[in-house]
Amino acid sequence: MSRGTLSSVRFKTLPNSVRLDLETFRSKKTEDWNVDDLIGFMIYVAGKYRVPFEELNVHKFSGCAGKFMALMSEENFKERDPKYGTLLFREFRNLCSDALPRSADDQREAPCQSSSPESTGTSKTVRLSPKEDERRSSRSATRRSATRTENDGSEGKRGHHKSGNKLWEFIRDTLKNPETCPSIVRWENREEGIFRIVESEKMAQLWGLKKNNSRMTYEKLSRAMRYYYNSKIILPVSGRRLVYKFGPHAVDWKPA
DNA sequence: CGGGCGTTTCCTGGTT
DNA sequence: GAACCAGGAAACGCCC
Repeated sequence: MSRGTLSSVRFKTLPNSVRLDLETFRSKKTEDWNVDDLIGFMIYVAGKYRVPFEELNVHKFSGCAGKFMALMSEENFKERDPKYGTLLFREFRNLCSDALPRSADDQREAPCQSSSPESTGTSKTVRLSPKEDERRSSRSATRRSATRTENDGSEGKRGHHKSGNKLWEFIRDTLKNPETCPSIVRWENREEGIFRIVESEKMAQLWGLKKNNSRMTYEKLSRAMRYYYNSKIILPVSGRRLVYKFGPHAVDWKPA
């Protein structure tokens, strides 16, 4: 009923005189959302709850469209918008009811073949934030201002190592998290610290999520992992693809 | 400002 | 041919 303010408007005209369709997000799978769909969604939420659109930290989500966003937890939303993160998270999850795991063994990803998470800048996709897209030369001001939130207890399930932001720590944490453990990474031999990355690209997206970098790929993540060989924090396992093990210099991964 | 660490990005080449 | 694995190089962001 009465959808006041913004939601009654179908299009929004941006400063640069670009017209943005605010309704397309409704007809697409959330995984296929581009930046415009994301904005349309946020405008919708703002209207629904009578919140001034300007109060939503839209810019903090600009690089999260597509599958990237589908991997975000409530905490991830709150990191980007402390005030309305939870609300946005709930509304978002409502829209992807037909997918998304609420726990471990997730599902088979359906037949979507979007080649690239966001910026599948096919045709008429308008850009709201030019920055996030011109990558290369100006990876400039990727505002990473809301990244010091690792003490919100979100990870503190059991044990409370200061869990830094290092890659190997991130991997260790995903092995402890039932949201990711059997499905995206799993133990091959818990006692010896041998684990296997099951969903390589998802693992990479998750890592990118943590580092606020939507361009992360398994190729790049694995390169970073190879740098650990020397320091013996992580080591490769014979000829087993996607299988690694924690080395003598990795801590806090052992059973108990 | 400078240096170092921990990646990130790119790339060539080899393997499964 | 796709998806991985190995590393070298160079560029970056951040911290001290």
